[in-house]
Amino acid sequence: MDQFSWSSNSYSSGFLINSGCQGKTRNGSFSSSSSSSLVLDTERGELVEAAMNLPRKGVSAERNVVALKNHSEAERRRRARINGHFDTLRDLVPGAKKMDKATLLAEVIGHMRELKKTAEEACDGILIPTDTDEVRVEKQGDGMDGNPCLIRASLCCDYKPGLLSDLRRALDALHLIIVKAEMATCEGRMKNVILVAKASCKEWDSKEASSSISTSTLDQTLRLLDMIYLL
Amino acid sequence: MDQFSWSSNSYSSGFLINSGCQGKTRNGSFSSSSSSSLVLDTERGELVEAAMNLPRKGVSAERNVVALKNHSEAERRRRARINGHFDTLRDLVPGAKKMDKATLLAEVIGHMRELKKTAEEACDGILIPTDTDEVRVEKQGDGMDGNPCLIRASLCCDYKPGLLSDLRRALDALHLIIVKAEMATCEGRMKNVILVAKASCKEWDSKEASSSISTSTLDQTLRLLDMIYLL
DNA sequence: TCGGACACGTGACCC
DNA sequence: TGGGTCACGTGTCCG
Repeated sequence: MDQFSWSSNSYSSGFLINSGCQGKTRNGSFSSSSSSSLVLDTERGELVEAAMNLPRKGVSAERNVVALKNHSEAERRRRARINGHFDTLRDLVPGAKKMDKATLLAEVIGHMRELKKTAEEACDGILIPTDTDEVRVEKQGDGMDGNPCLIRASLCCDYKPGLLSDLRRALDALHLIIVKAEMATCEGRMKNVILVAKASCKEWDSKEASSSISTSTLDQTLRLLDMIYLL
Repeated sequence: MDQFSWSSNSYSSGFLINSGCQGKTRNGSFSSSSSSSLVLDTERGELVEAAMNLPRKGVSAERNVVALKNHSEAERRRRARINGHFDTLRDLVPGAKKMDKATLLAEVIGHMRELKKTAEEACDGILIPTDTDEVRVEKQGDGMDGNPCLIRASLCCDYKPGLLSDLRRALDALHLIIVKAEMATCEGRMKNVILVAKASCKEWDSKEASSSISTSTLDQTLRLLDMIYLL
């Protein structure tokens, strides 16, 4: 005999709400309810007795119908809201039309990280001449693998005319060439970020590059300039 | 009599699969299947006869059990993937711990737009001294509402020493003050973006501001400088 | 046929 | 208590 028959819960209106969704609790356990259906427990791979949709006694059936209707409609609105945001993300990310939700999110994460990095690099390098004086010198390239040994120096201080030409003279005295320079002034302050390398650095090997010009030498030079022009 | 009883579909194993989810078709219509359950149609607000989970005849029940199990597990993995991305987004966006999925996505969209704008502004203003010469002058503020009438001028050309001091002299002759300046040099090229305003501009009204110094005057000045130093 | 992606309705949970 | 969010399992479509 392979047929099942049973009686369902009764309602005054005679309607049956046949839920079937499994009703697993938020923390993972199954909810215990009082009645009468078989449902697949995917964790155990078995069919188990599961709860039906059980409106409390004393609540009218139509009340439950409208509640259920409101519920599912609210859920539908929620889904629509989320999916709308997914769509706007889809045409915000360059090539992400017709892209999977998961991969779209991954792409968004990548773009966010990238944009955040470049944005703060831009701010760091140029945008804000801060109110606090600052001299910073650090190696950029290591001189290995044929890469030139680059030094990045940033200077933030009050702006004084002639500072830049003096800086250039000082760098010439150190036989350094400016590979790249960025400068910003705002409200009497200036921030200057330069990338310097030894002239004809291609003929060096890495030992010479790292020994003959130390970052501390450049650092002292910049500090001296800084002191002079802050007087 | 308010009880229902019926016989379910039969399987050789004697197992019953009780689906209950409504099974609406992707394009909105309901799928027609062959059997025996009442389900809430939220669009009509009625209870309608709905499909049961119907494995085709001739397919063994355990085969369906494992298929269903695989299905729900795959869906769970998919959800986990998406939610994992949601979590990384949550701690990528500054204050978005414990934030709603929808509002989180909205926040992400806002940050993406913001970051994208600032990133391209940074590139536009400073980062790339392009290979093509360029002179551009445009009004920044409109001089209304007490805001000073600001003019943004950008100049991209070969770098020549002394260009900046000449530029300053030219601006002084026009009685303009540099509110903000950004300059970048790279490989013998330079890009210079300045924001200028009329000295003591606060005493102006908007008509004077817009008439006494036109953007074209500044444009001509910059072009002249450009011509001189490109010689 | 199989698996991935999606929308759906529902139970649990929180305020 | 309602209203809202979330996770779940399922039906459906598609490659």
